Amino acid sequence: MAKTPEREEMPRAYEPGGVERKWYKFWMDRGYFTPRIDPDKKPFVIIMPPPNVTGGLHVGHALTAAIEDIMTRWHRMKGEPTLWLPGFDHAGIATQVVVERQLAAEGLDRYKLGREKFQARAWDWAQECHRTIVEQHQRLGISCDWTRERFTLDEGPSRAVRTAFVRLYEKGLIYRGERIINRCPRCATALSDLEVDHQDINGHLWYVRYPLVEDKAKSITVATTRPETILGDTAVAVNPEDKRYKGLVGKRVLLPAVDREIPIVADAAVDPAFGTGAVKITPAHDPVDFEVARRQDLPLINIFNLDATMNENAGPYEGLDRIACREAILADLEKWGQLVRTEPYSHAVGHCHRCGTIVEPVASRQWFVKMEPLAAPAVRAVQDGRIDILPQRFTKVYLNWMENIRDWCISRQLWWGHRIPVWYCADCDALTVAEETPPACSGCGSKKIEQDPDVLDTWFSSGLWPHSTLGWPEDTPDLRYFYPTSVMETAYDILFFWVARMIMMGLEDAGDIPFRTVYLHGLVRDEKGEKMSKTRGNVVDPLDLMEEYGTDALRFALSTGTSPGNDTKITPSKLEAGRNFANKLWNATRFVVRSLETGGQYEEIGVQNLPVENRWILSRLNRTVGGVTKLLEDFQFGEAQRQVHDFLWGEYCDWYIELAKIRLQANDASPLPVLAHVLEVSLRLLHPFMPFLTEELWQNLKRYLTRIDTESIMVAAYPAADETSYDPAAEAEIEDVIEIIRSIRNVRAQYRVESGRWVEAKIHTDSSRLEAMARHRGAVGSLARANPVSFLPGEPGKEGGDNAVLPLARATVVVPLASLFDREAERQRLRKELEGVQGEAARLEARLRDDAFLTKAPGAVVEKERQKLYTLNEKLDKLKQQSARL
RNA sequence: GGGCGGUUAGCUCAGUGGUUAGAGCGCUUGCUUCACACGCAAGAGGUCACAGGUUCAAGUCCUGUACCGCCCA
Repeated sequence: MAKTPEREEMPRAYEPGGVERKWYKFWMDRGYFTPRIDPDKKPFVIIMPPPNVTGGLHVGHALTAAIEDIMTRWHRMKGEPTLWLPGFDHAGIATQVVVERQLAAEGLDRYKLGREKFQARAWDWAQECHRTIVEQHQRLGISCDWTRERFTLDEGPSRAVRTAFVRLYEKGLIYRGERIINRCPRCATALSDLEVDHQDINGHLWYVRYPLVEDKAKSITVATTRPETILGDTAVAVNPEDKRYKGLVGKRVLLPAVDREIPIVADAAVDPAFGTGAVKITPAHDPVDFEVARRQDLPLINIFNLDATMNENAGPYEGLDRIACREAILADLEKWGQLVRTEPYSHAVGHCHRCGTIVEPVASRQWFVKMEPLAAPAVRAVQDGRIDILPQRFTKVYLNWMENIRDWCISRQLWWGHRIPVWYCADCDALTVAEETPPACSGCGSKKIEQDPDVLDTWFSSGLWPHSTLGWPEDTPDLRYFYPTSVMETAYDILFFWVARMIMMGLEDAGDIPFRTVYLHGLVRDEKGEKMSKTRGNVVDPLDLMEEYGTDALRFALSTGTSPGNDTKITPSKLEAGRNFANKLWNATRFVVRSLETGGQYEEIGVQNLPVENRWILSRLNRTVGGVTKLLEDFQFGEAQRQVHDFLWGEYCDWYIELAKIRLQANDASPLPVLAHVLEVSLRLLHPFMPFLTEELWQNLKRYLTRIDTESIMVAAYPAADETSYDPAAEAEIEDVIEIIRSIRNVRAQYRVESGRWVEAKIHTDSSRLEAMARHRGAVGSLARANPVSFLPGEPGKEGGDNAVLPLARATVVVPLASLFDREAERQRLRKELEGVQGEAARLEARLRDDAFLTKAPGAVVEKERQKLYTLNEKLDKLKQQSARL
């Protein structure tokens, strides 16, 4: 006969798949993720760092999601209106790189496609990624409010971008100017300083002689790591204090290859210790040289096309790629005798953050944000404690960056992103900067205006995210209620990209800090400790891991026992530990539920006359609740999880359930309320960390707990520590019992007592404790398999050598050896084993005396045999000791 | 060049001045004990990188050194 669903027995092992889908749908259907605005309550708010639509999520995102879900679920269970707002980032340059790679695979490029069709392709891709990411996030069980989901290119956030731009422009904090920027030749766009990764490259320092115009026999030698930029030199500079070159300042030299005359100038920026102390000045391609040129009033000569091939200013080298040009010019200099010497030289070279191509510093006309006025309030917000950065050490990193901030290049020559809201006029020089497309030039009224073709740096829109997602620039109920948000949680590697800019822009636009706390977690690395990246090919899809181990196991593995801001590795063994823990809890619950089924009715836990083990576990439970709560308040999620784990496994399962079994088997139902209560509270304690498992188990348990009328654990109250349950006396007493049981088990193992055999135990303890201890006769007997067990006052007397005497903290246990084994049988067993070992040792010794073996066998084999003999001899010693004891 | 972090069991890592420094995995031994072999029980395994200092007390605080990693320039 088929069983009804609710009476179906729990399977022997936890099967996560179906459970997870069932409960996620349940939570969604009930609308638990959407907060109710309650003006009387302070909300808890996290704005999710939006994943890029460049592909699926990796395990790093899974960690982010897990930590944010822990906080969100915890605060929700505490009864706070809780908003976790999910989103997606168009990730201009990164997405464009991905789509361009797809095009390349089809033999296309974006120019062949044109701007509109390219954008359509990018939209298609973004939507596909969006689907994947939503599915991944939902499988992760995260409780974010999907009704408030935002995409950076949505109308709202886009409008916020335009508004912010116009306001900053009107305040003079956004300007257009010619500066040295980093250009990625592959992406064909300008980059900000942050988007350039510096890597040390083992290159060379080339010493090149520039002859003096007035006397070709004389010359000055400069050292350079980039000989191809000679073509763009407009001066040679020396330090004004450098006596070696005093007489040369003001004279002119002849530039090799292009035969241009350039001056020798004196500038304090030159380091006399570098190379020869004389340096070439290439103002269009080096930030330091750019500044020198400004001071010295030198011209700029740009020698590169946009794709980093040489332009018409490179003379004979026009059309060559920058690498080929370097080879050619070095060969020519060598030929002309102007290459004085070459030395190896290690120096940092900038690479594109997104595609890895070596970037080219180049003077270029771009849009910039003037940062100092924005940084000052952002520095103050952290210094005066309105914003906390955790772990605290990152405060210094933040302040150091903020205090040395440089203007931010925000224009990108990309086709995917927020178009710069600036229109240029064909008939006059006026710029029209407006939130909406203007009908005519603001200067002359001409209709011949055209919008700037560039888009804004993606991170410009990211900086607005905490307020733009809530409706800014509109004064919405969401913005009023949820801003400033509570926590910005993200990985430390985007402290500057994200957090710093959000603080600046939030203060500027919304007039208040964007969040009270910044919590930075570490990076997830692979088994070898390497950063995961698509180019390394070591990215792991969290879906695969969830499929194999279960979502809760993945979440457990990612964060348990980790500490804030430190990197973690994800390994199969950690995932297994998570899965095993889930299964352990599953089975503990299975045991409790089964006991409840047969245990009949019971009411509330009686406060009076609770057996000591009940008082013990309640005390331990409440201490755990207290500890975990404190840790959560301190953002110590890894340690909090570890403590819940240790309590449930090491105390509740290992000891309380085992102790309870003794009474249950004697048809005493008294432990049932406590078994159920402690488990129920623990499940709520664990819920933010392992949401699916705890919901499933809690629902199973709930059927037997009549007092619970909440329909889901995720909206049940988070446990609060009841300090009146703390019971040091009960804790001490049970600790003593555990110690006694362990000592007997230990002696059993030492003497290799068969597991079925009963041993005798005499427990000596202070007479004041004797009566209490004697009540645990059943526990000691059952859990240590001891019988008879007697309790005696005081210390044991001298009873001869036939006892194992085990001194403990507050007791002494005496186990008569005679009860451990049949003495004659044991003698025979030992004798047999001794003979065997001796025989083998003798064979090995003989072998190791054999010259033929020693000289002809490989060393490793000989070594192995020696090891074997050593081990055998050790074993032999032990056996001899043992038989002597008999 | 400046800054930050790390160095703790074979491996991966916790450890927020206070008993005898912990966990997971691995290893050894014994258990198909009626919740769980994704388990139970017992065990071995540590110069807390090194050198000084502060303290009644230091893995923990201070100074320095070495090595590894990261960030900024």
